[in-house]
Amino acid sequence: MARTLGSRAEVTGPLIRAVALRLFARHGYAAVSMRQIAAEVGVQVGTIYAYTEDKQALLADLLHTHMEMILAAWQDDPDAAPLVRLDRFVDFHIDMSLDHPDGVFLSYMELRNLSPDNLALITALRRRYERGLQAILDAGVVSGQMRIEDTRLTRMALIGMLTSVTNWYRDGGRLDRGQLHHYYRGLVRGAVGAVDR
Amino acid sequence: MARTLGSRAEVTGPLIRAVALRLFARHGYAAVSMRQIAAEVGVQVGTIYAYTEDKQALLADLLHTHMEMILAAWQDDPDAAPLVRLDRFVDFHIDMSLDHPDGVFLSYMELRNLSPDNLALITALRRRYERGLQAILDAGVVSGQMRIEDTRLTRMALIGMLTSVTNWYRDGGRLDRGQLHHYYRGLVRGAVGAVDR
DNA sequence: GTCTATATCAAGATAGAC
DNA sequence: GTCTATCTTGATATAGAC
Repeated sequence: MARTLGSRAEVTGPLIRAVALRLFARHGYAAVSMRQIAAEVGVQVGTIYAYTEDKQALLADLLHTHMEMILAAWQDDPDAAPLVRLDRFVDFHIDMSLDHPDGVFLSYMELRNLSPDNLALITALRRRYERGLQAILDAGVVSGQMRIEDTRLTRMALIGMLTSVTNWYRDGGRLDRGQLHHYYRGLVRGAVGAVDR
Repeated sequence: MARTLGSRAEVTGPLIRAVALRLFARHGYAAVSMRQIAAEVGVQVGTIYAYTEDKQALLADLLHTHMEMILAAWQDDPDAAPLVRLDRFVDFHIDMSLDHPDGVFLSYMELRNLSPDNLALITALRRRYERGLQAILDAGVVSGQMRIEDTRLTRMALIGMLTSVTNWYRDGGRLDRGQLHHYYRGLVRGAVGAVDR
């Protein structure tokens, strides 16, 4: 397990991040040691420090990469009908959460272990993403397709509902992704008082 | 801070649990040391071990107490109309989550640090609570007051939505508890396709 | 780029005095 | 019931050889 691989910078760096992401998500940042990460990567402890300044920088890097990935992947179409945009957001957020459960988990659980600077950075990225949903809700209210009393509260409630899918859904189970999208679209449309159904 | 208090078993025991609950929730189980707990309680480390077998038993005890508290507090009325029962569940779950944020947080985050035996115990208690919501949803479908395609999925989605209120709501902010209940009742009624509104 | 060796520190837990 | 002292283990991080 801890065998020497020789010199392979192009594989060791990404591997360290992949292993750290999985271990941090599974056991918690504080519970994972640098030795554990090194062992799973197949190098010695000292080697890790050639790729990251310290344990905290490693965590910050993982969260930053995760948020940038999400922001790059989400593409809204402001010209489409609000309810259509909402359906697309539902599908996107569910798929993103299920395809990157470790990153999603870290984003919610390990913010407290970030330095103030890093926390501000990650929080800003998250706000930008969530504002995307709120823009859709605001548009829906304006167009009359949605009946929402408070779009801020609704935005947060919906994010919570959608993200929690990671707590129970497993690929290969009772429902496939298509059914999952279908049911959640219905729940969300109901919650926002969708008019045209 | 670490001053000696003398012999006061009746205050030290509960105090240890209160301090541990707060610290575990704030920094994570693995990140909190027994010395830290002792310091905040105002005793020396050794003293802690007069009240708990080890650190793990302390965590299990906290989670167990939390779940029993919830189960004792929730009183459903099977004879009431399903939508009325649902409104009451919404209010209850929100208030319980906001009144006991540390316990709620631990219940979601630190299950992974429980031994298999303790995990099974806590999970069973949680299921019992969540089944209470599902019974209401099933009754609503039967009575025709709710239009739900999948009550299991809906149950989990609603729990996720309601619990996430702890992520953003603070007493004394823009909304009071009454408004909070009102808005969430509306979101939930919409999600379950409530008929009589 | 990676290893070995090590400095430094703090953790969980226990024994025995008061 | 609590404290002091200590055992044992394992943590982060660094230095220097290859």
